[in-house]
Amino acid sequence: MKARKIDKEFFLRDAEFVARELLGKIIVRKINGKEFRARIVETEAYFGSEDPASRAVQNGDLRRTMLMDAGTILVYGIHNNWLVNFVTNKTGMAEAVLIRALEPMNFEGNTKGPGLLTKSLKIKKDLHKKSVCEGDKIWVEDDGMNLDVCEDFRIGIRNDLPKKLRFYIKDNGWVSRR
DNA sequence: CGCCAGATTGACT
DNA sequence: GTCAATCTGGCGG
Repeated sequence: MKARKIDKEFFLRDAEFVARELLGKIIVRKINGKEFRARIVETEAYFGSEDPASRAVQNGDLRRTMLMDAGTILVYGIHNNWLVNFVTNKTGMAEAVLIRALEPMNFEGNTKGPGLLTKSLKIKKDLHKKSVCEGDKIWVEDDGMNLDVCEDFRIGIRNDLPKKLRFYIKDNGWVSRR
């Protein structure tokens, strides 16, 4: 199956669904004309005001970004690391999916962790509020790969919801454990 | 304004 | 095991 670019429709569903569906998809990051591809192996879903771990409970730029259109890239700086999220669901829903780990396909790099993959793919604040459905700096492809999905509680959250919102690919060595 | 916490990581005791 | 690095936003003075 030929890989095709994922459009905005894909991100228009709720965060939990998108987080699960993103597993096995491919992130493409273009730097100086070169395309770096990596398969998504671990994600987490974040909701709006009812999710105490979400940055949407705050009232600043991060919340405003989560309220933007599906497919908007949210780059969140924490503890000297940049974390990437993709905004999901309808405009104004404040939902997002965190990308936690990737498996490099055509390059060498450590992408085993949310702060590491941004470093490897040079994802920084300049991609903040850009869209993953428009532009040629970064996008997501689907090549039809279907893999076993596992679920668990989110990592590093103090006040987690009583719901398993972390998704990862079974038996994949690039998944960040703990 | 200062201080604290957090969806992290790496270096060091 | 502990600690600190950088950014954003909440809260107290």
